[in-house]
Amino acid sequence: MNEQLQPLKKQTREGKSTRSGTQDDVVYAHIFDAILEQRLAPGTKLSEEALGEIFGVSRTIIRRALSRLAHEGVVLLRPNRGAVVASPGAEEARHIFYVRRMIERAITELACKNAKPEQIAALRQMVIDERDCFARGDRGMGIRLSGEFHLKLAEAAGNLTLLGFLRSLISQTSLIIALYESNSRTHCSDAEHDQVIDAIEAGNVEVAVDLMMRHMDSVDAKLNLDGETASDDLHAVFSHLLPSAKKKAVSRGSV
Amino acid sequence: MNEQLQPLKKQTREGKSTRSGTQDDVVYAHIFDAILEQRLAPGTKLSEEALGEIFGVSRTIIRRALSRLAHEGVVLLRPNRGAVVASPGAEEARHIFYVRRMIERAITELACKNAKPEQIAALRQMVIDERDCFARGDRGMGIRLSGEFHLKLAEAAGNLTLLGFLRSLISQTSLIIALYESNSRTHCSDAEHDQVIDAIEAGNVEVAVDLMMRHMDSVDAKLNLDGETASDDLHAVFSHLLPSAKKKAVSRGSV
DNA sequence: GCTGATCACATTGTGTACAATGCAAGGGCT
DNA sequence: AGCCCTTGCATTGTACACAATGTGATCAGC
Repeated sequence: MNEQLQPLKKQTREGKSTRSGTQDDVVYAHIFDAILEQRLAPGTKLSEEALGEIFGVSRTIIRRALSRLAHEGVVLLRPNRGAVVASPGAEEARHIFYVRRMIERAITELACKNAKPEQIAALRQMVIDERDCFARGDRGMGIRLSGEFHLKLAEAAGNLTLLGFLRSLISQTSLIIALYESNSRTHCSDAEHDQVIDAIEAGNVEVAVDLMMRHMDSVDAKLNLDGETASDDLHAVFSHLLPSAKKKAVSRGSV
Repeated sequence: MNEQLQPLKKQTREGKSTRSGTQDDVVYAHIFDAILEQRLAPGTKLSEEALGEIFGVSRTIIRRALSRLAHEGVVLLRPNRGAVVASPGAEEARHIFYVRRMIERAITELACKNAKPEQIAALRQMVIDERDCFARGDRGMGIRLSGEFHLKLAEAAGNLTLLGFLRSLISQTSLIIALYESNSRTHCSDAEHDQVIDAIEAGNVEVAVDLMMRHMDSVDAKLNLDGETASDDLHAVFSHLLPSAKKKAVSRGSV
């Protein structure tokens, strides 16, 4: 119960995506990454006090971090009842994918026009890192890097509004994958990422967009949103009482 | 200096868009509306203490409201230096319009498929209200209702993710209009709104999208983003010292 | 007379105490 | 025995007090 990390004054976080450095951002990034890496399951209760102890900061900081996460849609903030990791339903998941597909198309188009050589290089490096992660078996980190690849691409596109939207969509996508993935194959096959970069570097908009759309297809082909809405409901129902105990859920199910 | 409203316990706001009712939301909505109605100019400093006095709540509440607004892009939160109403540059404005156009297209398409009769009726009512406002000369309210029309349409489209994004885009659009409008003609001509509804009701996707795109055209045709980047800079510069006094700006101009 | 540093003020950032709300268990009633 | 109400606990919501930071003014030095 008393496992408090060192108060993490202003350390710049070990190997993670280092942000500006205020406590606020550090906590936010840690929770965010945990969700992206699927170390925090959808439905998990996020107690302010518990998190405060873990990170060695007061509830004020935690609260702000949770607020930000809630705004991005990865955390659900129920009034007077605390925060939980969001667990989007199948319907919502479809909506998110629909929008993401649209945003990614736009980003790909813009990236073809605006991406600078050094940004292309950075993207290639990310694909390599990503491949390494999956090769090492570090699935969580791989998923996160995969997401960051798309974010980097959005950066190269040069539209900050799109970037902000995509950030929100990617984190939610990660949740959806955690909830609905049917087979445990690799998620963003790095080969597809590589192909997209090739097309962008060549400035071939048509091909780049087509590849990106195929990439999106292959992502949601791994999910079983369609048809089996049952598993969806099950998940949603159980996720609410997951943190405390599962015993009652079973007994109630039999009544 | 001591002009404190009644502590507004849990009143549901007179004629405004009534939200759930927590103090938090009330403050947020008030500031939000003020920005949408252009009663708060871009660049205006938003002091936590001042706002706290005005609304009769502590800085905690104000801070949360500002945080939300910042996340939506209508408020800029400078660390240790307080919050100001955002004043997007011409480049950023173009980005926002680009994305908005894309989102509105998607919403129009979806609305054609999913809008229910009662939602169409609600939309028609909104156009009427909007027309009344402009007829009465209540420009601020008109602008806000015009925005809410688009939000209602997004609601009819039935995709919550799109709705959330559009909310952010609309409030930023309002800021852009405040900054860059060249002539003071009516903003969203209600006739255009009406035509869009007609097409949607008829389920004619092609026409509806086309009309919506024209509508977008006519909105940003009223702005002078292109070419005169000078006025942009001017606005941005002066807006920082607008709230307190304009005298210094003038005297400095003569030096 | 102008540029530079130092100091005081104002504003924001953070932590903590208290109040309000929701949830769960226990006892009384029907 | 089952149901409802009451009571106690845990958690969040709000306000306030203190600490840290940025800003502007005053004054010394060039």
